[in-house]
Amino acid sequence: MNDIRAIRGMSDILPEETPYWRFLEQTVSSVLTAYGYSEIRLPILEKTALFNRSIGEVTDIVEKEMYSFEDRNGDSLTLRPEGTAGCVRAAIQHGLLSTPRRLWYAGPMFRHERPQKGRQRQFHQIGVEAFGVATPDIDAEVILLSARLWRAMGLEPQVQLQLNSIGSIEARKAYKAALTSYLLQRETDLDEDSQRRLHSNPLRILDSKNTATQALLDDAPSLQDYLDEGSADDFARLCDLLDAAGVEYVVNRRLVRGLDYYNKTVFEWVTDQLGAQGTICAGGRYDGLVEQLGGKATPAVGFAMGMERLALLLAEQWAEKSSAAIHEQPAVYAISVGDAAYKAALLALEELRNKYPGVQMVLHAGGGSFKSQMKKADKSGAELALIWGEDEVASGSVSVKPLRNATAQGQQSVPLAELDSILTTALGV
RNA sequence: GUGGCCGUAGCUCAUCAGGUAGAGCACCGGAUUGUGGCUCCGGAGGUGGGGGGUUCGAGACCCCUCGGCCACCCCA
Repeated sequence: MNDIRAIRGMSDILPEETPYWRFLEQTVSSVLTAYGYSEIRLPILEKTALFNRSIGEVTDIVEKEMYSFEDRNGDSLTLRPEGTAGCVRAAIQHGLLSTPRRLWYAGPMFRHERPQKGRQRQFHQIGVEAFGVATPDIDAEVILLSARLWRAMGLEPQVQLQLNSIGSIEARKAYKAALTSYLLQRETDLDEDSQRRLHSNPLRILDSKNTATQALLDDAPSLQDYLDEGSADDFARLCDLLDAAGVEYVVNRRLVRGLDYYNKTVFEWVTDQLGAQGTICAGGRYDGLVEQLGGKATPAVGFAMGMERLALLLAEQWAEKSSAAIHEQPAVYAISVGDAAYKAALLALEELRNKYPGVQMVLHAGGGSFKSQMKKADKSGAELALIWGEDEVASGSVSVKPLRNATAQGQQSVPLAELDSILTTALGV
């Protein structure tokens, strides 16, 4: 095996997978446009301090997962581990926040984790951020919008919306203290990971997968009881709006976020089809972040979805479809033998591409016998083979041979001038 | 970062008390003169992930390392 390989966790997206990706990107783009969101394109590299200040100093992402290094000027830079921080930075820097602003972006993110299903070191997210609206109607909008995405992707039956409010910063602080004090008395009953979290990020214990720990939490103080009035009211309003819009959801009082900047509404779209990495989309409100990063205080809500995970779901969903429906195949495959014939084919295909923009027409390259070229034509999946040889050149014609359609008539010789109309009917274009 | 399983041709796999590797698919060529899909014949393709050790001899045993998958962790 060659030792020049892709870096661990940074996988190539191969030609057979790219149709899923393109479908996802096109669907997202059109749905977001329909809701009035504008695309913003952001650098992959940012100053390390941006992420330290936004994601939270004590999160695993910042502590042990970021790709950080010094550039030639000695500045500490980091490959972005998520998109929100950079988006907020750009919005502040370019004065985009003087009025409510709806933005989205897409691209690769980097975290040094152990790769597994649905988790790569270079992974891709599409993020959606709505700035400048403090009321829960905008929370409902981004959730509605995400629900529409799954519908448009045909993934609606496989996903479920989980919802919670983690309250204001102050309310969460008070709750965190209460929870910590409750759990400290039972520290030895906690699993090892949760004991560690108790001192770093106690709220993460709430979504522990350890059943004993979960049982211990049954009698723990509930986040719900610590919500400030504003958060509780907003959450009720959000639920009301979702009910009115017919969006189904499950309130999960133990749903929390891994990043520090969230407050109030948090939500996750989850699936049970992807093993351990079942969250395909997650987000929430982050009213303090803009100010924290040096902008004018601006409320905000947003979410990000994981493209790899969505692509996995789509691939499963489409598994029964024929490969022809998924993969682009040529309409025509042109072959020729002899120099004059090749030139005739070349010119004819250029003409045809002028006439039918976007229709895939492959001109055989690399020479070979008629037989070997016909094999290539067949393998390509093309509907028609166009054949040029000495006879065709001499008579100014081309042989058109249907390769798929059993009901079509056989090969026919067509004057070049009539090729247009033959193709129009044969291909239905 | 931790753990389990795994690593033989492009792909899916086989072989074997340890005696320097095979199949199917894919690829290339041929089976009458300019023509595919089926069939038949032939060909090419592997330093058995890499390195070390045990042995007369290792793909097969041991160690290390790299990589893959899944889970923990983390999180989209």
